[in-house]
Amino acid sequence: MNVDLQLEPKTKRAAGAPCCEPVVYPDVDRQQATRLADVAKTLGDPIRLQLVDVLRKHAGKVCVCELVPLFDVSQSTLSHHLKKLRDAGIVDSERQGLWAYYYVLPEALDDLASWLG
Amino acid sequence: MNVDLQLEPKTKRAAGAPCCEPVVYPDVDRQQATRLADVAKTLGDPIRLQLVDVLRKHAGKVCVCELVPLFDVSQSTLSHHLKKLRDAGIVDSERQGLWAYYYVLPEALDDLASWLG
DNA sequence: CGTATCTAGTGACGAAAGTCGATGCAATCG
DNA sequence: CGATTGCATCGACTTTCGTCACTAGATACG
Repeated sequence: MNVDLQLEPKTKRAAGAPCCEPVVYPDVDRQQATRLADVAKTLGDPIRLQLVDVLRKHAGKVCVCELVPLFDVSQSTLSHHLKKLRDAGIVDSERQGLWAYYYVLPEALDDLASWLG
Repeated sequence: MNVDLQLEPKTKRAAGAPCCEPVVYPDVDRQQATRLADVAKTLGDPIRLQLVDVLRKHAGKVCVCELVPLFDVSQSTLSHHLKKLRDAGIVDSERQGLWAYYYVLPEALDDLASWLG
C-alpha cells in the first residue's frame, strides 16, 4: 500500500500565517482506493449487506428461492442485487437444474477488512 | 447480532422436488444492516476512501487546504465529500480561525470492521 | 408436447449521487 | 473600513441507482 497521489508543496501566501504545519499524503493509491471503494459501495445497500451476511453465516450454498422471501422486494430486484454482488466479485453462483445457488467467495472481503484494520 | 427478518416456511409445490434443503436466516437485523450499509456506502467512493485513509494514517488533525490539492476535484466537491463523511459519523472537524481541521472519529469504523471479520 | 416453475434480463421511472461554478460567510490582514 | 482568504452552501446538470412489471430462457413434470 503505497503512494500515488502527488503532493504539491503548497504555495503559502505571504500575508497570512502558514496554512498547515504537517504535510500529509495518502497511503493507498487510486487503483487500490477504487477497488476497495467498489467493494464498499456494493456493500452499501442494506439488502445486499444482509444477503452477504446470510450467505456468509450459512456455510454452504443457498438457493435464490430461499433468499427471496427474506426481503420485501420483488424477485427481479433481488436478482439485480445478486448480480451486483457477482459483478463485484463478492459472491458467485451455480445452477443446479432449475435452481441457482449462491455463495460468498472466500477472500472477497479480505482487502477491505484489512484496510479497515 | 441477531435475527429480525422473518423466515416464512416455504410453500413447496407438490409437483417438483423440494427447493432447498437448508433453512437460512440473516444474522444481522435490518437496523444493523442499514447502519453498516450506511458506513460502507459512504466509503464507497474512491475520493472519500482516500480521504479517510489520509486522515487515519496521519495521527493528528489535517487542514482542508492540505487535502484539496491531493485530489483532482474542485474545492466545493471535496467539501461535499467531507460533509458526507461527517454526516456518516466517520470524521469530525474543528475550526481554528480561518481553517478547518478534520480527523477520523476513533471507533467509527469498528462495527463494519468486525462484521467483515 | 404443452404447461408450470425458477431465475435472469429489459425497459421505464423517480430518487439519489457526484460534479462544477457561483455565491455566502467568517475571520484575517492592511 | 475594505479587501482577501478558507471553507461551506446553493443551484443546476448529468449519471448512476433501486425498484417494479413484464418478458425471455431453461428446466422439469405429466
